[in-house]
Amino acid sequence: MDATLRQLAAYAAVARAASFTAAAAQMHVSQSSLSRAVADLERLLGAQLLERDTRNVQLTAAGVEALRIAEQIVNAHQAGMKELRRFLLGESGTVAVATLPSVAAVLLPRVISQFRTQRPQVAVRILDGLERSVLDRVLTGDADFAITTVGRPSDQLEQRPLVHDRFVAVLPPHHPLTEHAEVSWEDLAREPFLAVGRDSSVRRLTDAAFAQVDAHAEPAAEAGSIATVGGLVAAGLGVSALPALVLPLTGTAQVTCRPLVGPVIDRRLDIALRARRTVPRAAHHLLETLDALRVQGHELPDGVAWSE
Amino acid sequence: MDATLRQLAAYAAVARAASFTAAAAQMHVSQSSLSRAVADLERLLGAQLLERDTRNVQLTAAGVEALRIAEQIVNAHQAGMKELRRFLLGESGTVAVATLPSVAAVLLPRVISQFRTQRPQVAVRILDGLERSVLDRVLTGDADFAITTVGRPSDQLEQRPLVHDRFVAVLPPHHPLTEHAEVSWEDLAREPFLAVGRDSSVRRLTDAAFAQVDAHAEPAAEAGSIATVGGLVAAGLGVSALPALVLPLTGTAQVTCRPLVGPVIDRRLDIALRARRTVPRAAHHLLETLDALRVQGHELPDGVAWSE
DNA sequence: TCAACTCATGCGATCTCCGCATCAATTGCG
DNA sequence: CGCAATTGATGCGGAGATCGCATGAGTTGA
Repeated sequence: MDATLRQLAAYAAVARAASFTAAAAQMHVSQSSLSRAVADLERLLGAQLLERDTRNVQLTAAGVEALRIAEQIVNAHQAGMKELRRFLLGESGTVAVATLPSVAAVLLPRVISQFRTQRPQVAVRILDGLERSVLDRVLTGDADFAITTVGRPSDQLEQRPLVHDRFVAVLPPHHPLTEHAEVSWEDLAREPFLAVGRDSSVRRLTDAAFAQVDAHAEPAAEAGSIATVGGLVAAGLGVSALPALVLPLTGTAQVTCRPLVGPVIDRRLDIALRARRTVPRAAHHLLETLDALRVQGHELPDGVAWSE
Repeated sequence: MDATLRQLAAYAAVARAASFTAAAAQMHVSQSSLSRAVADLERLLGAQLLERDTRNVQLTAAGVEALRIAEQIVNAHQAGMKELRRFLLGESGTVAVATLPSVAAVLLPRVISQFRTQRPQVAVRILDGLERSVLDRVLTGDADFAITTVGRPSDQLEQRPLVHDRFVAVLPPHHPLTEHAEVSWEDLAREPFLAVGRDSSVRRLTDAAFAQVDAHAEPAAEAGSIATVGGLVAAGLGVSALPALVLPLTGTAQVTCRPLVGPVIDRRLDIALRARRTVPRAAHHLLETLDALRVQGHELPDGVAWSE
């Protein structure tokens, strides 16, 4: 019913070369093969495309139209295959990374800028959200992988440690505790505590830390965003504890930080992948870029360190 | 190296249906055939496109991209074949008709308007020129056929009589000859004669007619276009003889016409085709329309008659 | 626990397509 | 004027692709 790609390509080559023999040489096939292919195509279409005598080959009106269309089809095929191959090699397409807002704002930019210099044709999409939705994005396949705090181990996910992110005490500029070189969780427990929202992974960890030193965990106030917490601290309403990585998000608020010990709380940020899945090539390349930075020991903010 | 159309179509069907069995039913092939086709495609690309467990088939990231591209390629192929078939059936494309300006202006419009109501998708190109160039257009293939005066018989051309076009005397409004019901070439020879240009087919015939009655053939003046000759006659500079078909081209000039006898000169307008060539379908349809008008005896101007 | 349904695969038959050799026709050179 | 060279078409045999049938392996749901 429909013409074969081979027939169309053969016809196009013959029509362009105006010669079966020359086209056969270009295509590295026998002349007889092309002769048959074109004859078959003509029979299929029920129309003569080429006017041949033993010396010249020339196109009929139908042949001109057929050449135009055959080239169109063959080009669409070749271009499509090329595009697909580029995609499979990870040289085009999109990588979607799901991650926490802090990682998105602080850690990712330097990774992406490095990645883009190597693969400018690959777009990067950042899907930022809270811990729960981040993992959902990976499980549903919306994201190629996630960078997030580790939840409970799941056989749906494969997790690779990426960085450790230490909690620091966040204090108003002239607060008495700023006199100490280090601050303990017990010290903080004696002050009004400003917490982040209940959905945040940070909140889960601060609650756990206070529980560990048998201190009350009731916050004096809580806010959804890090920036708000920073503002509250700067205004002297109380103190807080935040992972070092998110400190840039406190923005322009004037706060003072001190190492936080007894115990030292290290939040682990992992790369989370769907288990038993091959990672798309482009995403794999982004992971490689990330790993290269880790191996090279690329500089990180105080309190943040590469894993392993 | 490249994927087969069949593989791409098979993959697209399976990916769209998210089921090998369902896709096989739609395509009226066995399930095993599709299973192999997709597996072959995946092996060729070196990437997994579908994630199958025994219950569900779902697309990988590569699969999503492959589906988009496969559909693109398959659609391009199908659309192209459809377009080509339409062309070959004469339902699209262009018909090029080479013809004399008089035919182009007077005879063709009614033919084309009839033709376009039946095949609105087919464009008509009119290549008007003098007798010589008209035939060249056909011989080079620029035009599908010509409507023109018959030159010397050539084995390159096939000619079919179309209409007979009788010469009439063209006189100033109050010229003495307008008193006669008929005018003869000898009558005209006694008046100053206004001729068309030497390249025109009309000129060849008027010269021949005067020679036939042993009259001088030296024109008082000559002009390239019919409209100019009409103007000269209207201004009383002399008389002329023109085929009935071209009279509309004298435009608004006030002239009087009389039948021209002794001898009656009938210019034959033929359809000229390249010999031993199949006419493109769309052109064939236009010829059929023309023939239908002839058979129906479609009305023509006085002095013009269908052949046969 | 088992029937039912999924996709994968071994196998044999068929079909397509390729290349080699050759033919018929025309051209161009001697 | 005639022969060598070149062109596209075609008969033929073989290699490879592809198909459907039957069946296998694995999972689901009653």
